[in-house]
Amino acid sequence: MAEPLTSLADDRALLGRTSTAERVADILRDRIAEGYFPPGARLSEEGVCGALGVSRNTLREAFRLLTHERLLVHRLNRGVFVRVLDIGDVEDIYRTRALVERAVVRGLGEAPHGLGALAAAVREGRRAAREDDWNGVATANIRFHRALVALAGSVRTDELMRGVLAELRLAFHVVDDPRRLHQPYITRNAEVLAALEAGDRAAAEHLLTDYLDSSRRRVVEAYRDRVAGGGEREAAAAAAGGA
Amino acid sequence: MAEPLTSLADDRALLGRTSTAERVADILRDRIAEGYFPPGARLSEEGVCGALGVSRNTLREAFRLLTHERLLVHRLNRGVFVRVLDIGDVEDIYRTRALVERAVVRGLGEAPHGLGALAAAVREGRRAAREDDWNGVATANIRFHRALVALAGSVRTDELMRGVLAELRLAFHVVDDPRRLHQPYITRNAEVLAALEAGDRAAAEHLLTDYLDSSRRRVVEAYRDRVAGGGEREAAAAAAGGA
DNA sequence: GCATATTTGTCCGTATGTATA
DNA sequence: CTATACATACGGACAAATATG
Repeated sequence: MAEPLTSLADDRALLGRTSTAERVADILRDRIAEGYFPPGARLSEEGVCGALGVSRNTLREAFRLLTHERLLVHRLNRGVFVRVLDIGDVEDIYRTRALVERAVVRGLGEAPHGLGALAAAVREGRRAAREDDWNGVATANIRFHRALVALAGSVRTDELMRGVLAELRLAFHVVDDPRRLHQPYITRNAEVLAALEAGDRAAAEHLLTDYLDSSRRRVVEAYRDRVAGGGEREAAAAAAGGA
Repeated sequence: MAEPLTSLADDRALLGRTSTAERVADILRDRIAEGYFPPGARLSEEGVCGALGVSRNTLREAFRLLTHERLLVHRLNRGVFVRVLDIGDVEDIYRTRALVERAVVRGLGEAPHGLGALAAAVREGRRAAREDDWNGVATANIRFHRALVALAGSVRTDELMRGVLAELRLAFHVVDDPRRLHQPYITRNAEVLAALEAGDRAAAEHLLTDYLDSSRRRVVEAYRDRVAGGGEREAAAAAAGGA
């Protein structure tokens, strides 16, 4: 559990660029994104702090960072837990995505620059799908939409969507059957890209609208099944967290 | 300097609701918004921590919160400073505002609910203007646009704009002649509101587009004058921060 | 319902590295 | 180049709250 990092202190001594807390936050953020720490899991201060070899004060700063990114929740005197989104969160995320992503497409010029990053994300998604790596497909899909938003050229909008899409990943981990969740959207991304390359912004916006609506419905539906049928540990933690 | 708060420890013991760091962050956020800590000012750990009667670790957590809100900048091994926006930041803020606010108006229904909050902000702006309280006018203008974004009904979008508009306030403090900066937009807000009340979203979006373009130009122009002519302490800090 | 053990919240003191005078 | 000041990170301490038996 602790072996993946050689020595945090060494890295700090060598590079010295970023603070230790930020490095710890990076590690935990990756762990959460890949599902190693699933939604609802509790991150014990002593446990993580011993595994990573940092002091409690440093770890708490890392927790603060991730809490502000909405990836962790902090319950007073209870500790920190990986966030469990409810359906309201999921719908708010898709509301924000529709608002921003459609506005970005609408505001593009005739021949926008930077479409290469979108094409690369599509290729990456296809490659991951061939290897049955549905987590990788999810990553590629998210990268596609981040690249799309980046076309607007606003660092603040980029950061908003980075956070929102990282949150959405939490919802993905709650849902079973990741293939059914992610596979259809590889082709849809390619269609949006093709419309943009053809300079047809109206078509791209229409495709994107349908895309987001379909994706939202699928996630919400899977969420409902999970809560109704499963009653797993995560669902229980979600209920406890909501109270 | 320290007297406005009776006792932070008492509040904590009595309420116990929010953490001490959040309360400290609230205080500092207000100080920055009102211009008590102007852009470029350095917040010494020892100074603030002594004035507020909290420990270094607690204060550092508050600094973390405000740094993530982009109100403070953290220079490694140098300390924290009130952020000094450059012209690129101002333009990015207005780019984000145009993207989001126009998308919100476009996405509204025929007879949107919650226009009362916008009307209240307009009234508040007029009242402040009568009292020559241009800081109050700025607050009212910001409140108007936050209420406008709130019509979209997305907490994530709300939070984005809350942060972006708080940042914009930093730019306002750099600019002299606040009256010239804020007064014209009281009427413009009223015009946008009237268009929305009439159900004319297209007109509202057009007014809003002109509004944001005008406001952006005015802030950027004042910024340029400030850097070229003034050479004040803030400008020097800005130059040092940019390097 | 009660007592115990675990965990968190907060704060202190110190050693180390960095930037500035 | 040296010296000072400051931020970073660590480890430990105690009180308070929670969970467990």
